[in-house]
Amino acid sequence: MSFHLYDSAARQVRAFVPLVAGEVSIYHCGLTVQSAPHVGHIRKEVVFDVLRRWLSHSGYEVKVVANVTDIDDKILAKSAEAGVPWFAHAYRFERELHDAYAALGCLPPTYEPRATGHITEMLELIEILLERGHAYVAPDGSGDVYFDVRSWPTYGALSGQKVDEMEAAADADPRGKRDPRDFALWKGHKPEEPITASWPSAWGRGRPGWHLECSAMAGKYLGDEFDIHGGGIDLRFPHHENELAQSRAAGRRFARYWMHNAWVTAAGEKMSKSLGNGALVSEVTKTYPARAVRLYLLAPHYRSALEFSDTSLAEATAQLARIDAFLQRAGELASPAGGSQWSPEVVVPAEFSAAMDDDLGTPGAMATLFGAIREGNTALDAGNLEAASGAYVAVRSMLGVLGLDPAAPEWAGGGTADDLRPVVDGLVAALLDQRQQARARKDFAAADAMRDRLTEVGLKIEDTPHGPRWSLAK
RNA sequence: GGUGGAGUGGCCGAGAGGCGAGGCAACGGACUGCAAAUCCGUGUACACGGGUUCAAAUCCCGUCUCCACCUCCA
Repeated sequence: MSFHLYDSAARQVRAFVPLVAGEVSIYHCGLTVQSAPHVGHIRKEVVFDVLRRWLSHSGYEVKVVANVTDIDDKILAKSAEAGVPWFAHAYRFERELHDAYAALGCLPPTYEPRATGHITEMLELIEILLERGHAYVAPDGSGDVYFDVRSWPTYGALSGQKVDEMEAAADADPRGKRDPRDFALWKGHKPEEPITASWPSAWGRGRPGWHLECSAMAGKYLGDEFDIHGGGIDLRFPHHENELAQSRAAGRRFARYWMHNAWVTAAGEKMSKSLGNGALVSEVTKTYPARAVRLYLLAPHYRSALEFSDTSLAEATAQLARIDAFLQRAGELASPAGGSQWSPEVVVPAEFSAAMDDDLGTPGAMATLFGAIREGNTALDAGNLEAASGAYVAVRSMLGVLGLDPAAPEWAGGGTADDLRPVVDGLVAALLDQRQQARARKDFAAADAMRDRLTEVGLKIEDTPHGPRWSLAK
């Protein structure tokens, strides 16, 4: 089976056939850098990171473009509130976003263009739309340029809506619009906005409309046609609808597949900044291991809503402990034979592939992962090191695809911790030696007391047939 | 008003006509000096009411509840 993907535009799972054999081009809408990312935001990042890893593992040359929207109404409003330049505000949160992506093991995109660096491309796109009669300059002298939705017959196709049935934004400021549903391609500069947030154009100073940015940047880096365009389901309308309309109206073929992930809910409602129910990534990763957060985000299918709760995060942490316990146990016993053979390129189990090929079925993939762990543990119990090595290799390759392999560079700890590791190793080994001596002379009271003491400081001590083993309790 | 999604065992979450995904939790057993880890076993789940079918969580009709989008939103 080859890769199949649910295409939001076609509303069905379609066999994935790339534009160019062996290559995949993906554009997903990055975030507007206006505030700190919460768990809902990061879900999109993790989902597209796994998509990219899977396609890569499947042998495709993958190119990923994710933009940074560093100019928009909210950035201007919030920076004005905070009394800092808009670009300082944008840059601050761009850094925070990058930290969050990295914290959850997301590989950086191939290109990550900023909106403000592509004004020229946007102006060119507007010119084309004006020439073709799909855009017009507002007659009210505002300097705004709008896309004329009535001029584009298939407007609404992506989200399954008809222009006449849409709720006409009655309360929206009509400004110079011909139809309330027309959207801004270019926003004329307003006196109360900083002049640095405007650029010269044939219609006076101004700044780009939000939807235009993605069309211009996707076109520049991926060409007139590319494979997958993605984002959160809430971007389907109006953002992606508008992108599609303006790109097609400008004569570009644009995306071949549309992929949208569902949201994260809190108490049944969508997690969002405006509702104030967002759990910040930076906060959550203080309480739970980052890999557990990632595991939690990948456990359900990407098109299913995911409920955020401490119980779920705690469960993911327990699942992760099971995975890591196997990795440690198998690594100690079976890895000398099989460990060196492991590489990210190694083939994953067919069942895993089938699940991933079926619209990125991470739930089925996880089930396969846990099945392999059970088999591996059984093999270890039976002393069958060959089978255990096989399971070990399979588990690590699956974890690699999911971005959860603890040995991968993206999970490498900070330098300080690494430096201390051998020291701690030595100290604990010395203590465990003493405890072994106590056990040998059947002084279990003393042995247990030592174990309790080590447990208190956060170490987990386990006695195995091959001697004691320790790990950090968390 | 338009469009789309959801209701599954103690919990999280798959599946989408016929053998109960997987995990977490719980209980019993094996192993262990005791633990831990691990393995084995234990669950009469599919919002409600009808219908189709040899067979329905899955298809059809109706009902209820919840959520999302149509305005910035991953």
